[in-house]
Amino acid sequence: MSGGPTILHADLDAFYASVEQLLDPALRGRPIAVGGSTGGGVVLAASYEAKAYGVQGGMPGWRAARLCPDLTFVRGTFGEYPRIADEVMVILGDVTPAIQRISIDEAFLDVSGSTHLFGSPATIARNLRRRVRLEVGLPISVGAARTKHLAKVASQVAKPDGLVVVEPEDELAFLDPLPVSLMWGVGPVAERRLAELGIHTIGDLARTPTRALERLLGHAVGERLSALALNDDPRRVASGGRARSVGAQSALGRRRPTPELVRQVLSHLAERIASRLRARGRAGRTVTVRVRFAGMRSVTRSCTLGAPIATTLTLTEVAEQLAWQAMAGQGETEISLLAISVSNLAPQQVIQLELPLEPEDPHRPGSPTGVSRLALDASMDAARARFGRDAVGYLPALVRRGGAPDAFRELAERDL
DNA sequence: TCTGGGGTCCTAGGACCC
DNA sequence: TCTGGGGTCCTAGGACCC
Repeated sequence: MSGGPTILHADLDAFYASVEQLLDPALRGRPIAVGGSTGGGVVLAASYEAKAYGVQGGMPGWRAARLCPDLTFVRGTFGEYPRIADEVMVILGDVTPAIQRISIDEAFLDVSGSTHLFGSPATIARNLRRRVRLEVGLPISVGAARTKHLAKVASQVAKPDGLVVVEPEDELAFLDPLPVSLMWGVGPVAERRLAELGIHTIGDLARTPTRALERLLGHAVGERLSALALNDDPRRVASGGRARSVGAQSALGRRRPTPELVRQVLSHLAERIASRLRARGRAGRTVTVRVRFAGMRSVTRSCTLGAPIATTLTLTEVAEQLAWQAMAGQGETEISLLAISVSNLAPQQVIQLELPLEPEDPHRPGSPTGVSRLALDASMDAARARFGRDAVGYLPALVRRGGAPDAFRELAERDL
């Protein structure tokens, strides 16, 4: 660990909303929400002008509209977000190759090897902020500190459009008065449990015995929060790490789970997941299906197969069985969401001998199985690559459209 | 008046093995 | 008489992050 504040955390402010204000000057200085509407849907991002009214991401549109009557809902130009975020990342990458992007709009940088070329970390941070503002047109906040956790907390404190540098001798004093909710890993549940013990600030947390936190929040969370509050964070800036799961979900409103609906939705999800797996040269052994009922209660069922799969039809069939298992005996008549996730990932063999669930499906003689399924998928992948996403597909998958805008789905599933 | 979509990690219990 | 101990894998649920 180096001595100075050489870790930067750079975080674009209210990214989607800022892009919309950049693209449409009429929206600048005004409270806007990307996604959602007065009638429904959820707000994906709120401008700072809207946040001042309490509007937040994840909030139902009708509630946001009630909090802020002047709120302007914007549909969202999702196709632009990756391109603009990538431009910012290129600027950040100009000062160091040691960059770890952790989402579309934020990254850690280790600038310890860059100071002889570009000046102190504070100077580097100021220049990066200036360049992003001038060349891209967006506000970006930066935190600079000795560790990742401190840098991340500092960038949160710096928002909006600010820079906070934490010198090593100021670290504990910096953390002490901050609310626990600023810590990575403290969500609504942990915050509430901590508050019940009178723990509100990171300083309170640091003064609480580790064992007490472990009893309250579980071993892993308690131990980690205790370490972070005491400013012990050994994590390094490291790019990489392959995904451990690939999934997709679809909200349905309230629907009766007919066999047709379940098959349609699951085959659509399976097609999206399987094609992404194949594009990455991966396959997975564990399939998990989640069913959410009308009252938001959800149930999952999973199974681990003998061999990894990456074919659309096999995944659809496994998912269908799991979905009916999940719904059996639950006493529910309506569902509001179906989700599939594939984990236990492994590299996909060049020639994958994927066996169907049964040698032949007796109910659908002639249905493609095994190697022929993979060949079918491969030809569809190729057609999609040439003619676009909707050019070809399994029939049930083609039927199901709607829900979130497709551009938003594509944004969410993009590899960083 | 009713909540999107993509992920990661942890926990607890049970099966199973040596 | 009353049943070890450790490790691994699997499943279901849940908290959390962007």
